[in-house]
Amino acid sequence: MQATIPATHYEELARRLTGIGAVKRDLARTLPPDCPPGPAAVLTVLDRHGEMRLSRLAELLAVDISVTSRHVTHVAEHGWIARDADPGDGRCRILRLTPAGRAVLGEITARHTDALARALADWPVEDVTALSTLLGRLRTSFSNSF
Amino acid sequence: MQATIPATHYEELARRLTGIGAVKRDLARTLPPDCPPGPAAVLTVLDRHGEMRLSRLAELLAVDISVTSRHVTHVAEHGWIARDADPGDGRCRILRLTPAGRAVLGEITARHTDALARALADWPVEDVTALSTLLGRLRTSFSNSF
DNA sequence: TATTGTTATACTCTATAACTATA
DNA sequence: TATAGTTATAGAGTATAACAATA
Repeated sequence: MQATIPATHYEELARRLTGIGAVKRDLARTLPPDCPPGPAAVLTVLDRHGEMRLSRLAELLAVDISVTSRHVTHVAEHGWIARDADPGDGRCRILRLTPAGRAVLGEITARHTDALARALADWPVEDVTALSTLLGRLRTSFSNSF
Repeated sequence: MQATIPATHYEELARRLTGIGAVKRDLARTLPPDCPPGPAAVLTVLDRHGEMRLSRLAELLAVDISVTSRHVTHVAEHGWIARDADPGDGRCRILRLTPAGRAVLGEITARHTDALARALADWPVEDVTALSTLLGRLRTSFSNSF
């Protein structure tokens, strides 16, 4: 049991989350022109979690399956993922990163890392990791309440 | 002088920032249908920083002035802001929240607060404030490096 | 001539709904 | 009949470029 948190703290957090849009736009501008944010997120999740079906991918991305379908089409047309038949279910295909996909993702990751390293050059490592941890928990807490 | 921060920490942070999109979408869904996120941000900034010209607003929002212009038109057409002539410069108008605008913003803030309070019900207050602080610093660090 | 702001255009993200194919 | 995925459509965010009005 804990004391009630003042509403002002939540208002402040909501404002800060809105402001983070600017950071996300800056990071998005570092992406290669043929890999916008949606497709880039597809590559990231497949790299982190391994091969999977479309429905699972949409769930991890927390966007509608129709949106995920278009982003997957994009990365498949660029040869960055393979869509193998699912032996157990003819309706599904198994999505898997190709070497080319891994290469593009490496380039994307490098650009993101460069941008963050430049922007956060004067941050102590503890603050970087603390922010990562708290953002991870925020995402989890929201997934469980919506 | 500090030790170099491993690139993996930045990669992790970039992934977490991408994931926060899901949280922002959830919060956006709580907005009233006649006040989408862009216009809502306009109201928030005018409430926080007081009356200002369009160019200043666009700067604070960190979006192009053309985008801000459309969002301002939206909130003005709903009567949520007034656009008074700038006595010193005929090209500009001074943007200012109206009582109706303050009322809408109050409703928006309440919905955001409710959503966050529900999602973060089990968070200690220190973590909520720490996340706010770090997000604020992240925004500042980016503004200064892009 | 330079600056402030508006508008047209284009691209991306997202969700809903209708549809196809398979279970 | 139910489920996985695709596609059409619509609404929102954003940036670039062309433009109008004023400094």
